[in-house]
Amino acid sequence: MHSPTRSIALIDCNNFYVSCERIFRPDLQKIPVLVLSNNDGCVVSRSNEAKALGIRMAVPVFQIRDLVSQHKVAVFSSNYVLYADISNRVMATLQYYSPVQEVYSIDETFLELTGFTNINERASAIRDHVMRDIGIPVCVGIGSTKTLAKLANFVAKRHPRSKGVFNFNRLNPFQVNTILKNTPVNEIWGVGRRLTTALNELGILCVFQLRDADIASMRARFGVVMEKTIRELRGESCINLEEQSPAKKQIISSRSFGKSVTDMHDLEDAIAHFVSNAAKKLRDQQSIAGMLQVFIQTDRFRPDQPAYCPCVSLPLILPTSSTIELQRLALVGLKSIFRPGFHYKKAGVTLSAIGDALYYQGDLFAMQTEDRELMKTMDVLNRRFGKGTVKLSQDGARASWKMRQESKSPEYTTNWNEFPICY
DNA sequence: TCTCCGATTAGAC
DNA sequence: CTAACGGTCTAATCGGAGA
Repeated sequence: MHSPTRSIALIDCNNFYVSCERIFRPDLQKIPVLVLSNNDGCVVSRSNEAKALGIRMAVPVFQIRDLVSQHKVAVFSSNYVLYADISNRVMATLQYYSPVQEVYSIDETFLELTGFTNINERASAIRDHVMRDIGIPVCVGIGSTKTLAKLANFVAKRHPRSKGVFNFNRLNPFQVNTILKNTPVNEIWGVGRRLTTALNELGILCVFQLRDADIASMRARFGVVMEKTIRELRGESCINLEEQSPAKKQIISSRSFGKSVTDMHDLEDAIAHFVSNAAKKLRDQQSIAGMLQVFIQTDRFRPDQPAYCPCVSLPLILPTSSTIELQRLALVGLKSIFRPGFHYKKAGVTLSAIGDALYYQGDLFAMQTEDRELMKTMDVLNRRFGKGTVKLSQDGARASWKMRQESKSPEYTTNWNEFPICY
């Protein structure tokens, strides 16, 4: 006896950041809209109208300045507080449609729909529900593996006739082949730029050819990931749904500066800020770190200026999650690598050698009790009254290094001071 | 020659 | 007005050091 075909759905929000901005700005519905990366650097989200203008993903904004002004494109700095809040609402709505959910990214979720009847109707209901309650348009792709669900979602997005839902399990083999022949390999999950080039050189241009390639030789040439991808395209599930995300093994907090920084005190302020950011994430997942790295970098796009990108690794004899301890150590590290006279454009910290805090809790020599209590209190206050309510003195007091954010929308849903009121 | 480990690469979003 | 190119994370693989 064989198991029935699985139905895995991938729900993906359309142009997510742009759609978030549009919730509160209905006037932007039919016009081209862009959302930029941190520091207002690159394009990271585009409305369909913006895509139609030929604005490519990840293009630096300064390269499309003329296009933007000519076509009156609406441009936003990224507002992650808003996007995270909207994302949480979407994910919370989706969980009602299946007991098994993997939140894959800020705008994507996998749902196990195996065993439900009327799966396409269920998918349409999901779309309608999210649109009605939250105002975010989504597409649903369904397949017997995660890779096929991803592919189905791509088809749903690209073909308006699908009405936002596409189910591979409803197709006959001929229809499947037709789709796979018309989809270039680079659209497959796990096939990026390098692999696309290599595959094309082998004559593999479309997904159909990849699916029917010889597994043994493809594995020998490209590794296990490729083998899993091919098997998944054939309907053999190799990538599991991960319901709870495992604790991070590495936590990075870094940023490019709005303008270059030369002063040691500005760097200290920035590094202290990055440490408290990273340490907070560490505590949120009940972890402690045994290694701290500090790095500072000059501008990699300025070959005319002297480059200097040092990084120092600082092991902690006693792993900790205390912002106080980590900041102290990070500032020692910064002093050791700082050289005056350079124009620094970016800095950051990495926490690694991450372990379970509970494991160390009984250890007399672990984090000082008073530090632990202080951190707990800080976290509670910041959660209750908003990020940054309580912080250590060196953390982010200076504006000199802050990123450029010239067109950020209000934090409509999370900050009473920015709540939209119509008079 | 083998194994371990840090560094690098490739990919995702 | 000018200058202007993101941030985090994982797994696999590479390559050097030491056994």
